[in-house]
Amino acid sequence: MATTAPGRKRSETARLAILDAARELVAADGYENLTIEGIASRAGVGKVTIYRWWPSKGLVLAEALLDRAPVINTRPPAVTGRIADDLRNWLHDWVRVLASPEGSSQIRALTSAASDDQAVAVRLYEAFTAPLHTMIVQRLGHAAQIGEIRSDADLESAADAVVGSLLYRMLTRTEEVTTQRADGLLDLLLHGLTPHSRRSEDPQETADR
Amino acid sequence: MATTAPGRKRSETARLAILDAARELVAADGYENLTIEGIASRAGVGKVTIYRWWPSKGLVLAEALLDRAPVINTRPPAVTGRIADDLRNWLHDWVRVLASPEGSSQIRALTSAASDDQAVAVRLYEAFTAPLHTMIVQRLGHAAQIGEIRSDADLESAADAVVGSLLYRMLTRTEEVTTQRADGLLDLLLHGLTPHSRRSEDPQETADR
Amino acid sequence: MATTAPGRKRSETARLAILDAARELVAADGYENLTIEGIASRAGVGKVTIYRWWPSKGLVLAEALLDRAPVINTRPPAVTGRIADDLRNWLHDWVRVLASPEGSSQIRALTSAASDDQAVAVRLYEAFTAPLHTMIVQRLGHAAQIGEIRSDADLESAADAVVGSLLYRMLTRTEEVTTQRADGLLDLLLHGLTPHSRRSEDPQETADR
Amino acid sequence: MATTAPGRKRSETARLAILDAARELVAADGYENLTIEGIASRAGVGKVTIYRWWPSKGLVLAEALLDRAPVINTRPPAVTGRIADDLRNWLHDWVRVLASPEGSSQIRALTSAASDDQAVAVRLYEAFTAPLHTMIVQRLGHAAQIGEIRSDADLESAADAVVGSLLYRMLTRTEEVTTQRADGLLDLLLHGLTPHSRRSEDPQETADR
DNA sequence: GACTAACCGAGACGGTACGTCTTGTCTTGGG
DNA sequence: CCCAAGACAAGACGTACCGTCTCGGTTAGTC
Repeated sequence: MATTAPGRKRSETARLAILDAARELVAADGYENLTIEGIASRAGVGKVTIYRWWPSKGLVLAEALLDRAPVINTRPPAVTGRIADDLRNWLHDWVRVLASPEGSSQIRALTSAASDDQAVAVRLYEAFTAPLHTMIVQRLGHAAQIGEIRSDADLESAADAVVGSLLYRMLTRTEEVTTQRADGLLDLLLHGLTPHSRRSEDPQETADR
Repeated sequence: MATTAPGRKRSETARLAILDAARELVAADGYENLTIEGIASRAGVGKVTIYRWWPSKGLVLAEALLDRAPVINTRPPAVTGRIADDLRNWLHDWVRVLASPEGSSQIRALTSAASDDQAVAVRLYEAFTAPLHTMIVQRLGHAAQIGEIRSDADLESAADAVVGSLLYRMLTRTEEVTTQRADGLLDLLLHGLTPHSRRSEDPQETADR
Repeated sequence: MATTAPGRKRSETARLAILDAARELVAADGYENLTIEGIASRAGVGKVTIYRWWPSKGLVLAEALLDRAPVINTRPPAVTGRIADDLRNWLHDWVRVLASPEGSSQIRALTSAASDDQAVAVRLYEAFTAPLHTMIVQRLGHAAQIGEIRSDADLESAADAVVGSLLYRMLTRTEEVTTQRADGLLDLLLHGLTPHSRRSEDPQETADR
Repeated sequence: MATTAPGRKRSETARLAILDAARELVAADGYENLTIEGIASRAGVGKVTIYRWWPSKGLVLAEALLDRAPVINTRPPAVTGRIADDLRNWLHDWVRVLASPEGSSQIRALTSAASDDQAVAVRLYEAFTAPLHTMIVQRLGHAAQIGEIRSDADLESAADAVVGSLLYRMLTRTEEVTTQRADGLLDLLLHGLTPHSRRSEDPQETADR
């Protein structure tokens, strides 16, 4: 039993050539000008080999960029000291990525791909947005545990604000993503997250809720 | 001088038929399946009439949706009472739009169009993102003036957070755009925006900046 | 009434370029290596322009060769003297065509095309085989009328024999299509077609029919 | 010495499965739709097994049809009595084959195959056309020996006429092959082949040659 | 009232890319 | 060394749109 599948094995060479070609072409021409024929031709591969293993152009790109792009830094924020310092450092790293040609073009390409292919959207969320979101929530959760920030705040919304303001700005690509903006946002959020014991006499935003 | 140009006038009938066709087709099939031929055919119009008046497919859609879509509500928040109430009401209206099939599909289509056409990106920013952003900044500015919130905060970043977190979430997870989420964000931001006189003993987020 | 069809007219330039390209390519590579892409490319034409006007590759070729190939000589036999001389001259012309590289390759290509496309078979019959057949029948009919050959013979069968033996031989053994062969056939047929008055005492081939 | 070759022996099962599959598929879909992949798949055989033993698709078909098709009757005409009767009976058998769906489709397929593969053309000639031709020449030769027909006629041309008129008509497949036509041809040829002693006063077809 | 300029619909044009099919070769594991 | 399975590079298939270019025909002014 458990007889191995017959036939020739999938070529790892071809697989890597395809992913490399996709990454290079999207960097050069953008997602809108990426074609299966172009990828196949640059990779020295038959089109069928792409169609055999990937259901859509977008998912080729997703695999090419999400699994293998060092520029998309997804390390979590450090836990070296105060929450403000750790998040600021981490955000500055991200701003650097988003402001760089490679980083912005890669994320923009993935977003374009996601917007016309639901499967890419799912992959992008699972491999990029969700981890990013979770890292922030976890770092804030740690701060909450040690009393650095208040423990009853909606950390999910805080992470939304961080992720959304950076990425939506980059996607609409009409204004630069800057460290100043990131610092302003962080300042604001940490004000809102400071332990509320000191602020209980302020009723206006929570009274009627 | 200033002689009026000779020749037949642009057909308003054709213009409206094109915009209607674009809106209907994008609603039915999505931006990725929108074609100039499809629009021309449905509008009963020659392709040249589209190419004559619009430089790209995306800008046809931008005109069809941005200028004529009642569902994309762009009224500013009211100034009827406390900032928390006014913003909450306004945000709830927006959540309704973003969670609706029409609203989300229209904004998603515009974002797709923007992501492969810089001109659409500019139009989308000018006609949608920027006004939205400005409304929030202005309402917060008013609150700051009357001392309802602290006056030294970065209101631009606050507006970024509101716009970005709602829209980025809608783009990636429409089903999770909820009023609870919006309330959580608002709660957090208003905490961060309360007058800081009471919080000056807390150095950590501003000390080294 | 009788409003003319709207839209751009068919391009005669494109039509001729396609037919020329088809003729050149089939001469160079044979019917089996003829492709629509190849024709389009050599003619400097879009594939759709071919698909728009011809239902199949074979019919492009049929039009290219049947309507425009001077090498396929379809003039009828002259009526200058004795039937034997006129048919012999005419057959020698045909042998020249069938033994030439152009003539044989063109007819061979058409026959290949006919064998995988019924519509080509019909065209080939109507434009080539049938006229050929008719010419022979008519020349023999004239001879029968003036008493040069017997009047009760099956001229259709005679024409079949002429056309079939030349063409079938060319299809299978081009190198053996010779004037000697044609002369042998003609000799035989004219023996069979001489007035039968002199032969009535020979019963064997007609007795039991 | 004479050591037997090492390794596994050729599978007769596979060979027969391939030939059967080829025959069935060509009967069902015609030569133009016959593919190596289709044969391999129906025969339950790897494509390589076909490529290993046959140099081309056409030769698979040639082997499948020429060596194993009972419908292609290649028995020589009997020598039971008068040449007219023997040839007429034999021709009627052939007309039956050519008018039948199996016979005509098989010969048509072989001719198609021959027209894009010179090796098939050679095989078809050797195994089909040449034997047919030879049989006719031999039967006529026997009749000439016993004085039934004239001995100085070009029997090769007579055989050409018989083979060519039947097969060319079938190949262009626009008109039926009928026994009447065959009888007409035979009648004509035997007239032309009757001993010329009775006709020596007729100079016109041989005088000037 | 004709002229002229710009509009309009229809639709053919040269192209690019699509996703599929088949070709002939190569690779794998088993007989 | 054979075999079935099946991956591979190549390249043609027929289709969909692209953006451009006629083609008649329709509105407007301006002479």
